[in-house]
Amino acid sequence: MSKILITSALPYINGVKHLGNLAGSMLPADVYARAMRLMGHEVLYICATDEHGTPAELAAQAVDMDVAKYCAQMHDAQKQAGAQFKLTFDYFGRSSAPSNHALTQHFAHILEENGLIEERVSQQVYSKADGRFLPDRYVEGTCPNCDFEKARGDQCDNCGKLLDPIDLIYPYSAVSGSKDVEVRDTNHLYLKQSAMADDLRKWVNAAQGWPPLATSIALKWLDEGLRDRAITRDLKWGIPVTNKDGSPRDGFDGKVFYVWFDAPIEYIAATQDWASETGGDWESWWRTDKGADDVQYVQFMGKDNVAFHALSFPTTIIGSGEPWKLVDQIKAFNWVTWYGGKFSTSEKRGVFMDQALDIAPSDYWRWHLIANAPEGNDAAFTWEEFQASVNSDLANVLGNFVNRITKYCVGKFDGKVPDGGQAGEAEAWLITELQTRIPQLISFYEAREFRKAMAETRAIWAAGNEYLTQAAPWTHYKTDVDQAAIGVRYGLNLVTLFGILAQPIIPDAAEKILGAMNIPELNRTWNFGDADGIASLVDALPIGLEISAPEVLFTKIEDTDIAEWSQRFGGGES
RNA sequence: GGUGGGGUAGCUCAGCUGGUUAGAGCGCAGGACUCAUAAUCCUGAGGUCGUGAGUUCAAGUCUCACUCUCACUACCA
Repeated sequence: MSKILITSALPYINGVKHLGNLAGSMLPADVYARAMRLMGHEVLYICATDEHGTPAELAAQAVDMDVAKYCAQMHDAQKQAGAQFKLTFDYFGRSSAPSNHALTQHFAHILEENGLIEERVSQQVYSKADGRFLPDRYVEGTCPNCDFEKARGDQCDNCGKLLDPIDLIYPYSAVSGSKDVEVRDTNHLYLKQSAMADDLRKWVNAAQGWPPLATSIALKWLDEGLRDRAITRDLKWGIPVTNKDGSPRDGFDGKVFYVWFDAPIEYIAATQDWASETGGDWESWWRTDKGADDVQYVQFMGKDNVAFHALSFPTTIIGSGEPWKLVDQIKAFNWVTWYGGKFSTSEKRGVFMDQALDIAPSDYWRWHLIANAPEGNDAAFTWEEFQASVNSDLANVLGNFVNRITKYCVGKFDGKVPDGGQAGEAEAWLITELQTRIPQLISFYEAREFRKAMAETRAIWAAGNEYLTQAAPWTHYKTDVDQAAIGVRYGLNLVTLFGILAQPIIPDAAEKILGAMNIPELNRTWNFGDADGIASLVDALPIGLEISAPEVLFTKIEDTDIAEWSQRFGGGES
């Protein structure tokens, strides 16, 4: 047994997340956390909302709300959406929490003492009408390259050229439309990532168990030459910049820390909050001098977050010179794409977590999204694929298997696990199948290879159907009830095994299956043991145990549903 | 523009350090079975692995060029 710390990239506060966010960090992290718990590891799964920054302020402003209230409301909405998707966070915190304020200040002070933070002056566009500095992409104007009139300050959407907002012709504020904008000097704190580049490169090169995506992005940034990064912004909403005694820092009035500085620190702060709520020991997860040296720390995130987790946050951690736990494995995902493009909150493209649950249960989404996780590539979401996953994998292969054998047992064997029968070829085949597939399944989970783990899970379910075809208890029943009994008994044991294996992925269905089979909690873990242990799984249920046939586990998705959803969500348009 | 991915059966994707007839699921065709959610099981058809050249006894796998596509490009997060 080992200690496994799991964090999922913090979902940003400005709205309920879409399925791409779910599929690319929170869901796989949850599946992994659940599987590791079942294997007997001590798991702590931490997540939180990322609440600071310009988009939060503007989103609150758009609905005429105080930003703190807006964030509190959205935090609750996201927490609820997570709970409805059965995400088993041990703690779901907030980056605006007092603990994170304190810890962020701590890191800033110690990094400055260590010479890794310095003040520099840069130029930024200020909008008088809005009374605020504008991040580059909130300045629009005419592109100096192609004359496109709505070019963003960071990049022109028309010609694709990278821009500096200062170069825009006729610049205006994208927030208010005001043309009363000017360039002003502004001082900021910079994190000297460049000073850490050699250490980071050594660390990245030595990293084990990262997908190529994570390593290649990290090395790309290092190869291009790691630049120092501003870690403060001209904003009101955020963690203010203070001196060590808590007094305001000179010249940093109206400035706060950049979200990407404080958000990863929230992983630690949320653990502190978890500890104070539960009586847990946060230091044993984060301080290598207090027991965290044997923690395995895995971070889940989309590819856009890799640079921050593989370079910036480690700069904070290593640069502090304090014994903080550094991430061991970064599991990075590509995007789920939506009919050729990205899911987009602003353009309302795609399906959002709350809407998804209006049209299908969480199990359906969990299975489809994890079985088609964007691991190696961007993964295309289509309604047809979703329908096929649910109908074929869940309803036909798993659901129907559970249904056919439990109903048969109820009908012919009084709903009790029957005794009798001789194990033969079919049983031997089944055992061999499980002896090769279950260890493979475990190793896919341990390696966080989710698509492969799901394919293996499906193959195990299919093996159940194949076994029943070979054993054909309904044929034997006519001449030899005992021989029918063994097929039914093994089938029921398989139902139980399938339920146990399904727990991390489709927890609701797993619960229904294991409940119908009357399996106590204690017997639902993943302690399969060696080959003999696996062989014993097929005949583990006590003879005479009463079982019931669960209600239909998965309702099929009809073509008419697909047509309706495509219409409603705009998918399937060409 | 620069950098990094990717382009493999109708669809969604596997193919590790180059090595016999390129794989899976879905879909499709045929057959079997009848316990079951018209479910399941078996068999089969389908690919000159983006294009062109090169290295090699041997290339989906390595090199170069080209092409298409996605992402990143540091003040969106």
